[in-house]
Amino acid sequence: MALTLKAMTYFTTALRHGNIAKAAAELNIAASAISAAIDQVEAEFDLTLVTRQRARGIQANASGRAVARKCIRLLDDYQSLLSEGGELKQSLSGTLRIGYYAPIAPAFLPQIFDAFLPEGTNVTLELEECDNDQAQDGLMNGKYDAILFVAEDARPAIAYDPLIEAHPYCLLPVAHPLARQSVVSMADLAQEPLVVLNRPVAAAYYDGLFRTGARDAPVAAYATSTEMVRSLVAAGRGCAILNMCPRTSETYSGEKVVARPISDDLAPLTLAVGYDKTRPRRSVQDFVNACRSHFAKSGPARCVVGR
Amino acid sequence: MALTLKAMTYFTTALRHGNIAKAAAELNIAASAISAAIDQVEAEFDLTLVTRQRARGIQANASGRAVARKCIRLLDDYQSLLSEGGELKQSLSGTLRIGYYAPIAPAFLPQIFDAFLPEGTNVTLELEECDNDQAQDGLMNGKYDAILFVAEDARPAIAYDPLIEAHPYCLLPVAHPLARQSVVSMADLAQEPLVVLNRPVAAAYYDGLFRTGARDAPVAAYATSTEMVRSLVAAGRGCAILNMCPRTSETYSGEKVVARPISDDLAPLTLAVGYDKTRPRRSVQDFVNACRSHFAKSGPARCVVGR
DNA sequence: AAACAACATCAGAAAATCAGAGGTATCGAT
DNA sequence: ATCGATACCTCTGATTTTCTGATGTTGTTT
Repeated sequence: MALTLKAMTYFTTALRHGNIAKAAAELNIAASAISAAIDQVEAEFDLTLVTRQRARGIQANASGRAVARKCIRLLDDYQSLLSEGGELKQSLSGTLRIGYYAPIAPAFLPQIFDAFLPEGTNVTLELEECDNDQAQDGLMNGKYDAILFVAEDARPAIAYDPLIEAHPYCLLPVAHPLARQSVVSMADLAQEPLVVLNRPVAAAYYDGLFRTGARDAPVAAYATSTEMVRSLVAAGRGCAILNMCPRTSETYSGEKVVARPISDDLAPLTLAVGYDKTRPRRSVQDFVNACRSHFAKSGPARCVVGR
Repeated sequence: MALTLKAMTYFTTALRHGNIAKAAAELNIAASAISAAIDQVEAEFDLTLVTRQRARGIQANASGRAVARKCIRLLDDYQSLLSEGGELKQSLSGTLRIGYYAPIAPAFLPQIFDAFLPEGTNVTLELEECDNDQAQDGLMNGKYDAILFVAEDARPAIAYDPLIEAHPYCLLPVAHPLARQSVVSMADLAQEPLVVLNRPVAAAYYDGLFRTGARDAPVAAYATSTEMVRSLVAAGRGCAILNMCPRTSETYSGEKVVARPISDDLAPLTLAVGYDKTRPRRSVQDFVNACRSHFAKSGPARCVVGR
């Protein structure tokens, strides 16, 4: 690897000028460095490529010109490698891979994408629903560019921006008596059968919520998907406590549910976006920014139920 | 130019192994060098390309794999540049450009080419007739790979191998009285009209030859080509003194000439092959060798007239 | 002959590279 | 839970490479 890109650059520049001194001036280095580079190239091929005529500059012979052509080609390829690499960082094109532990992400993610992906950008989205740990694994090993996850369960190595604190709320069938209240309390719920979202982080969280308040009624159902929880609630199976909520009150089953804030001071869950903060690709950074500004606004698009 | 070929090599090797230590072993360098190279590549693109998981090696993310692909491509191109360069030196293919100041070169060059160019080699010959100075210029500035020229007029910078000493001989019409002698002397020629080859080096040389011996007869003709001299001689215009001679006694005019050695001790001209001795391409070296062995043999193929 | 232009060479300085030691995180087995 | 193996990171000093600037040489031009 004696023939470095630098040597090739010097070599081709010198040939282009036909003059070592001029090349040195252009490259802002000493002429001797150019001369040495030419020596290197010749040594590498063990060929005389250039005739050096004192007081008349240098001139490449046929072999020299052939080598120079190839070198120029390689340097061009190198430049395009660099700029393509730059585009990897700069451009919005490419693939944006997002893992999310946020079952109601469909409620807001499309809107976020709309905000930072103008029409015509050819970004391919890869969206993968997963649990909090998988998301963090995926972020660390490069599977995901960014993750939406619950910050309370964040590992120290994960860099993230909090997006929103989602306080738990109560999901009720429309016909439920509590639905007539604008706010419900944990005490209100003590008698209610519950439909519990049984997902890694969520299960422990809900468990924590109820450890304080006494529970009389049994758990009516465990479900591993948010929509199942919602549909069970809509069908009157019980109430549920959730943190984020879609923008529709209608469930897959066609029936409706009602969301009511909880008056008790319960620990919220923080939705956060995790990503590589040290060197984010532009599209990743844009996505993060879009997430932040999305949740910075108030309104139903934030998918939380305020007290 | 922070991203060197070396760094790319280390980077791609590390990714291929998914393991810095293994890559270091393969490349016979310290692991820290690999790690530094990866840092360099990432810094160059200002992107995280690799996730380093202690005790589990390294893993490229999508960007890393993309960059690696491009790097591998570039390194391949680099390798082929090197090997093509090697072929420039090694192979017999390519172009062999020869300038010659030897008007009778057609008498022997084809035979020389036969000797070192086996059938099927795709060497393109570029043969250019020129004068001694042009030949040397062309050799120095890379226009010619090798030159056939007169060594007496060689510049110090030109490296050459003498091929043959060509003593002057006398060219006579077949019907000329002197043609009956097996040898002629300068004195014999003093009375004869001369046909003089009027070419840069030759003119001075012949001038020198006659400065010593007295000349009575005028110069019958000056001609700038050997064949014209021969034809003029054949036509009886006069005699000529030349150094090398073709293998035919017939001239373009269809008439014949006779060559006779000169008994006087006159300075010969040395036919030499000039070339770049420091780094000859293989085909050039082969050509030179073929020239030497051609003129090392005795016989009419040497194109001289012996006493 | 003198002035000028341009490459060659060399020594020392600056920079890059590398090896090796020591440290730390992770995983798996005990 | 602890220990050992693995594998990456960081730091330091040595080595190698590269560069500069001065000086020398050569060839051209006036």
